Amino acid sequence: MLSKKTKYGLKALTYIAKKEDKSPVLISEIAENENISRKFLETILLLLKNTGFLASKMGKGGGYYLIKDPKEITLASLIRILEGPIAMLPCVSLNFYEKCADCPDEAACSLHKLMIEVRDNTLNVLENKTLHDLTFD
Amino acid sequence: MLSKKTKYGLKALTYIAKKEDKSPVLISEIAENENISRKFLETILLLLKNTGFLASKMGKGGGYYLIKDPKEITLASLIRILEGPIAMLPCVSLNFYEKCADCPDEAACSLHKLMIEVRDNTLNVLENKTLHDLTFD
DNA sequence: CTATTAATCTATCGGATTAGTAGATTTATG
DNA sequence: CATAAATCTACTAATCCGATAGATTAATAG
Repeated sequence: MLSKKTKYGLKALTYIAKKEDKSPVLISEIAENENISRKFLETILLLLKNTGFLASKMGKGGGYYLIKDPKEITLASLIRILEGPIAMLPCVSLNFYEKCADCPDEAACSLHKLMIEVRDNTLNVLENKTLHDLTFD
Repeated sequence: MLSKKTKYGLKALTYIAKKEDKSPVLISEIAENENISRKFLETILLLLKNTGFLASKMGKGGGYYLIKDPKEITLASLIRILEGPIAMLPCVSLNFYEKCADCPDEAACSLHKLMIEVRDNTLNVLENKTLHDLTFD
């Protein structure tokens, strides 16, 4: 299951992307409209800024704004930042690979094979959907 | 990511299913062969017993054995017991549905729609693979 | 130059979950 | 009765999650 951090992050980005004008959006505005704890949302937006999805402006007229085209931001890339691995096991993760301590032979592990299949099916959706796709309903 | 509990549970069941004879398998034997903490494995096997996948026999010659045909046990059903929801959000879970507190209108939520798609892709794999499929490599 | 606005930084915090451990008890076999 | 094996009860340490409080820095308007 996705953490609230991830869910809130995706909703906040969708909220920002939905605004056609490029003027900065207030944390408070997003928090209120999406029913997210304001302070919690602060840390999430900061993360998205530090990882290159958002930029911000301080002071009056400030806020957060996108620095990429929503069509270029895959949901897979967002989930990897917000949540971490998309795969069900570390040993089948493309971006967060880790060997299973208990597994002597990965190639012979039937669980490994299964989880690769699950991963590929999930990625097939998440790599081909973008933030732009979340902006209509 | 799946918890170790889930991973160990699936590996233990696979281990038991691989044995052609129906004689009970010792916890210790599974623990040693699959590199699982013995005490932790105890609780996992007990859970699988209480949920109708395994039966056990106490005392000498005892152990755990399957009470269903491995071909009849879908991996989805096992993961639901061991891990919980398969869906990425409670609001798209078939077996563990919960309304999102922050979401006023589920039908209008674009995240909701996306996660249904991910769920269906995952289930398509997990509902169609069985414990039997894990017994070859 | 000052007041205001808004993001940023630092520091906690309670509660839940995870992955285990310890030890006593019950049940079955020979 | 001795032994083997699952079962039950009860902890624990470490980590993470979601959230909060308060001080600080940066930008703008007047």
